[in-house]
Amino acid sequence: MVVQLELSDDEVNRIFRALADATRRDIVRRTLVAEITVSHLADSYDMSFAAVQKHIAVLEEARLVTKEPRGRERIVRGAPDRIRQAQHLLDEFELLWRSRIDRLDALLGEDAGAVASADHDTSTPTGE
Amino acid sequence: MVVQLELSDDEVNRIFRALADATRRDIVRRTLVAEITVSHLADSYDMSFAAVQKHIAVLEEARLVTKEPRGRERIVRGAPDRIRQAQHLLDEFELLWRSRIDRLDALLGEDAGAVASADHDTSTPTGE
DNA sequence: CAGTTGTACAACCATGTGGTTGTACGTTAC
DNA sequence: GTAACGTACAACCACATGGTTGTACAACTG
Repeated sequence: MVVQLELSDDEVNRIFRALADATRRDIVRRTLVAEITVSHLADSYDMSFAAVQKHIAVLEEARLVTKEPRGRERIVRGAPDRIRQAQHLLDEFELLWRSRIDRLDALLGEDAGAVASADHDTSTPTGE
Repeated sequence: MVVQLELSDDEVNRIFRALADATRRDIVRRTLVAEITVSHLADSYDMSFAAVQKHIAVLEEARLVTKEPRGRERIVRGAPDRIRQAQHLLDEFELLWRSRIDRLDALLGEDAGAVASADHDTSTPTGE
C-alpha cells in the first residue's frame, strides 16, 4: 500500500522521457481507460508492431504501464500511481516558486502583499 | 498575460524531454527560486560551460526558462506558468483514470460503490 | 588602450532513440 | 498435426542527444 518514497534521478528521468513522445502518451491514456492487448494497441498506430512494442517497453521501464500475460496475449494496463508520482514531482517545482513569492512578499511588507501578488500571480494559472 | 490554450504534441514533447534530465531539473529549481546568470549556473555543475549552455537552451526551447540580457550577462528565470501547464497535462491522465473508475462503479451499482472504490483505489497510490 | 569576463556558436565524438525487417517460439484454432 | 495468431527479440539504420574543445566577440575593468 505504501508507495516508494523517493524516486531516484534515473527513475524520474525515465518517467519524463517516457512521457516525451505523443504515441507513448496516447498509449498511457488508452491503457488508463481500459485494459488492452499489445497487438490491439499496435493496430492503432501507423508504425510496425515492433515499434509499438518498443514504446510499450519504454513505458514499462518507467513503470507507467504494466504488462500481464493472458494466454498468448499480453494485457497492458496504465499505472495511475506512477502518474501521481509524476504530478508530485511537478508540485515540488510549484512549491519552490511559491516559497520564493512568499519571501518576496515578506520583503515588501504585509500590506503591500495583495498588490504584489496580483502582479506576479501566485494563485491561478493564467491559462485555460 | 493569457497563456496559450492548447499545447501542440511537439511542445509537450519538448517540455517532458527537457524535464527528463537531472541537471536540467536542478536548473529549473534554482531559477524558480531566484534569478541567476548563465555563468553562475555553469559553476555549479561538473561539466563544461558549453554543456550547461546547451541544457539551458533545451529548457528555453521548452519555454521552461527565459533568458534576459543584463550587460554582458544573461539572467535565467524559471517560468512557473509552463510548469503549471505540465501539471495540467498530468491532470488529464488522472481524470481519464477517475472516469474509468466511475464507470466501473456505475456498473457495480450505487451502493456497492464504497466497497468497490476501496478495492480499486481511486485516492491513494498503491505502491509496488 | 589592453586584459578579463560572460556568452555564443561551430565542429566533433560516443551513445541513445525511434524506426525498420527478419526470425523464432509459445498459444489458440481447425 | 498444421496453420494462424500474438509476442519477443536481434540486427540494422538514420538521426538526436549530451558531452567535449576551440574560436569569436561584446561588455566591463583597470
